[in-house]
Amino acid sequence: MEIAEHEKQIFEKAGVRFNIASPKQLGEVLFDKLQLDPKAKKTKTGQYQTGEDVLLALALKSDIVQDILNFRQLQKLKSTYVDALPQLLNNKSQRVHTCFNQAVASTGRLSSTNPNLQNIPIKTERGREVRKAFVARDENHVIVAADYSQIELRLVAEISGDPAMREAFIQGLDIHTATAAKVYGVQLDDVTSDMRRNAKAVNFGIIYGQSAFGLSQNLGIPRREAAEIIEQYFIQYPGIKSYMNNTIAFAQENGYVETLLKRRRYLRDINSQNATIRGFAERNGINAPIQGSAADMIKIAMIHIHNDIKEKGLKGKMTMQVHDELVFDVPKDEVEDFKELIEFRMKNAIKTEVPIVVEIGIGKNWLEAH
DNA sequence: TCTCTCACG
DNA sequence: ACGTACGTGAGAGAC
Repeated sequence: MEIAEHEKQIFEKAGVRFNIASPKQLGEVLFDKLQLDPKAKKTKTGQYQTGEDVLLALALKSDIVQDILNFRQLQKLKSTYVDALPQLLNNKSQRVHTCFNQAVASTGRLSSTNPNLQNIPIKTERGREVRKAFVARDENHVIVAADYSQIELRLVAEISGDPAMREAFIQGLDIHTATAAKVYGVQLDDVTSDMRRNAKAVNFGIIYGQSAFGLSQNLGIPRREAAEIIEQYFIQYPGIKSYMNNTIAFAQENGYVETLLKRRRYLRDINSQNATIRGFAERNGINAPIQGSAADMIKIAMIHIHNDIKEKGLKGKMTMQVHDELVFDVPKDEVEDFKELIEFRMKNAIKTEVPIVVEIGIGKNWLEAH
């Protein structure tokens, strides 16, 4: 088996047998025995850090690193999904039935347990094989998957009112390309893939309150370059800068922030004397209205879709929610009805000035439906 | 039971 | 001088 092959390679290259799944043992092999990094960082409990980003930085020094990363990826897929999911099949239905928790996440998102169906793999080739296992109930049904496109950035544009970002969405531009053109001061047609990649990282980082340091780490660029990108970003999108300042000021005054539908997140540390602790509260404050408004929107859509299905006497079912996506199991002859009502309800859940875009796919399994 | 790591949005 | 990107859940190891 492939995992065993990587294990064998790792033992040969390390010159010692050990438990690769133990971060403690792995750290000692990499940094004490093999001395791959004399300045290796440790966790607060004194172990060496061996996370993916740390290992990737070591990849040039030893080819053991790639084996470890492959071993980790395959082990994760096997233990968390391939071995675990069949155990959770319900006897009667022969299906997995997740539990959606409505009062866990502090932003208003749902969470999912037993099993968690909100973290089914999609990013890697091997992971996508797992997603293929989620199939329609029979040959007469299909999976319908409906995704909000760039929902959090659209809500940043909506909530902040930033003219340039709103305009980009109104014109139907690719937001990362549009951002790259602005930040680098070039025409849309002259945006390179590197420029777009950097702009995409900034767009996401902004939603989380990322610093120049964080962006430089993420992109592997000098901190000064990251700082310049962020500076240009706020010059081009001044409304986003003021959203961030205004939101923090509101939180300092009121002790909470709120979403479009007035869901509150309280921030007890927003006025802390400790800059690190205060920083966490500030980033929570910037992010919560965005993430939480997206959660409000999809929840409203879910209620309307549920009512529509009932009123129209449709047989298809809404089966899953994954933060910006809804998944349905639908009889083939109801597909057109479903597509129409899903798109309408998702687009119009909350009245916005920024256009909301929904992408709908169909397939015999969840992967195909994307 | 806690820590580390990693799967997703 | 300091730490440095938000929200989750689960498996494995260590204690």
